[in-house]
Amino acid sequence: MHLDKRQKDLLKEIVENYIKTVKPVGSTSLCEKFNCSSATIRNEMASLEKMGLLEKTHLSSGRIPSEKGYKYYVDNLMVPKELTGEDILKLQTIFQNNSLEVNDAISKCVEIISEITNYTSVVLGKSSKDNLLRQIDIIEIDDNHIVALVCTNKGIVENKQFKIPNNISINEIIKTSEIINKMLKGTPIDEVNMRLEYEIKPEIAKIIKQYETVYNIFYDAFNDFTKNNVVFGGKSNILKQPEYSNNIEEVRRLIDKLDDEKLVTKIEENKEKGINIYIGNETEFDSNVTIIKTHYHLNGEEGTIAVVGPKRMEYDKVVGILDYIKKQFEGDK
Amino acid sequence: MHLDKRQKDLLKEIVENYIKTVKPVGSTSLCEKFNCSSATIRNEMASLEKMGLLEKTHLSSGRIPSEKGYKYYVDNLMVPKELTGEDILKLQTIFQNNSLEVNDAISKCVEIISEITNYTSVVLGKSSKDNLLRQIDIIEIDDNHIVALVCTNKGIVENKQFKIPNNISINEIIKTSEIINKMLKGTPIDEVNMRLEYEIKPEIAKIIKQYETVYNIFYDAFNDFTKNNVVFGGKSNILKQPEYSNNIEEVRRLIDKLDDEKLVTKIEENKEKGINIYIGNETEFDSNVTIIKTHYHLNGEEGTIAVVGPKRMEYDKVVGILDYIKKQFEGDK
DNA sequence: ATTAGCACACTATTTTTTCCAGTGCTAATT
DNA sequence: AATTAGCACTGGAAAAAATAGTGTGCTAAT
Repeated sequence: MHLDKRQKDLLKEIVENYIKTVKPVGSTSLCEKFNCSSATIRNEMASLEKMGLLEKTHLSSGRIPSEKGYKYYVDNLMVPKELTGEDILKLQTIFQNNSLEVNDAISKCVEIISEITNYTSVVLGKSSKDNLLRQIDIIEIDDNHIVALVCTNKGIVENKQFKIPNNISINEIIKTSEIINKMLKGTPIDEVNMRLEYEIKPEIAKIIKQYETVYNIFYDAFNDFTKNNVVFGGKSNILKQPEYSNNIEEVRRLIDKLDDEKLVTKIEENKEKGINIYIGNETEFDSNVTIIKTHYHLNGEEGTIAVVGPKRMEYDKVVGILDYIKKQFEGDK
Repeated sequence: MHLDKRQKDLLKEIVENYIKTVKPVGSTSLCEKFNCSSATIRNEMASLEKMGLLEKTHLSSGRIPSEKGYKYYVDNLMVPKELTGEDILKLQTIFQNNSLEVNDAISKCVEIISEITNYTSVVLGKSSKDNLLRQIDIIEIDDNHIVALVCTNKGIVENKQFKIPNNISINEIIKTSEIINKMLKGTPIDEVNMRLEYEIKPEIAKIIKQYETVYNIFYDAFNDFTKNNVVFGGKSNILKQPEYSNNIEEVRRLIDKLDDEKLVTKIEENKEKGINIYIGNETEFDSNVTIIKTHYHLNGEEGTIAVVGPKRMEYDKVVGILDYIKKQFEGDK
């Protein structure tokens, strides 16, 4: 598929125009820009439509970009937008606060991205893969309650409170924690629960009667780690998109999807390099949205930042922002 | 203001009818139930309107309850609804899981409440008042990073990672933590930051040059504690309410309000006994909603569970559920 | 290759019409 | 005194009709 210069310009113009106005673009409105008559534009439009890059909403409407059209646009025509000074200022407040914890920094990022773009954004993070078990501590609260504290070499700490079952003594729990510390220190966090079952369980079975119950407590404590950490920004921004303002059902469908952790986690799959754009059906999330995402590494933690919006997302702006953030992260190393 | 039996029945009928149908209630539809003609009903309606308990949406419409009408209804006419077996079953999964941490249990509660009621619900919790500082630990991650671990006598643990500023040594931080442990152990958590400033700061000023910077690290670590813990359930349920299905602006206004932490925290003020109902302007939150809330104490933690919905909320059902949950909590002590 | 011209398609908006569920009031009835 | 039948009237919702506007595709001319 080959487009000549004018066709490219035309497609670019139509995509950007539609993104801005959310109205099908008619031929007359483009005459001036292209120094030709509407009929000429119409001819070109017709051929772009034949190529599957444009669509009509009805027989005699103006054109809107098709999924393929958006795709062509982002792959060949779009120029990422530079951030405005104002936007940079907003983001600086994060990057300049040096003592901010990585997680906090990222959460703030998402918030600001949503503020700037007016779309919903999300971080999927704390991939625990590179974290190694450092130690597990047991803190006694009272006769019936303990807190299990799990700490990794990278400083991620999880804590979980437990009610001690009647038939278990605190000593048995502490004993077990010591065994775990001795045998599993340095184990990748996501392998701990496996080794817990195959190495620790048999071990404590020798000395503790109710070993199953004790095992379960530790299993739960570690299990929190493998849970994905998901932080949203600007969920209600969906409501700001004009395509939904008359379609509350659609909004609900979308919000429910965003609430479905399993589905959202899918966004993180395929950790490709750079900034990736998935349009409509490519998203595996919802055929009516576009997802722009990038994977980040920062001080040993990694994750994905994604922006979710309508297919007529302001691609250039969003890519510009993610680009900027990515660079800041990498420079920060 | 005194209503006779029939007027009470009529008001109750109208309120419950309107809650169900979201349509103004006309006189004819009630004839059968009251064994009289529509004219009679109209007369009674007129006097209820004169008392300010009913309203019309336009000159010749049926009646809807006024704010005062709802109020009268919940105070005098409503009978809390028993939970269905199905609903009880759902809630049992929480109460029967004994090893569940309080916070987790409450969060689950909120989720289920929203599922059952189709309204938005929220817990405001972890009032740190009764928590006393037990100890603060510093874990070294690498040369530049530490984790500060704050633990209270009730087993609430907060951790916060810090990048160590260049001009500070880890030793200085550890030294400070020891001083804090010695001097402030047993201090109510919400007083710690005050004492930190007046007692610890002068103390470390003697031995640490950059004492301000060190002070700030600890200040931040404790500060997380005083933040309110807010967990929502079913935020998108707002979209299910028919009054909003044609009014996306209103939905956005509401969701934004729910996102405003300051405003939401207001819900917790006035910790009265029992189950409290605030209708419209009484809420201090939004004149178009009703908030039903109750305060809970559970294993030393306390907080507020609230259900937020339209003024035509299913009062009997919501009160029934909160009642049930409250009883379970109290029985669980 | 471009353009003017024209018939035709579809939407959106406004206006008009029609219908209906409701009310309040009065006078009659119980 | 309380209830009811009867009736004129109101406001809104839904359907139908009228109108205007934006756009297309095609043909023939440039």
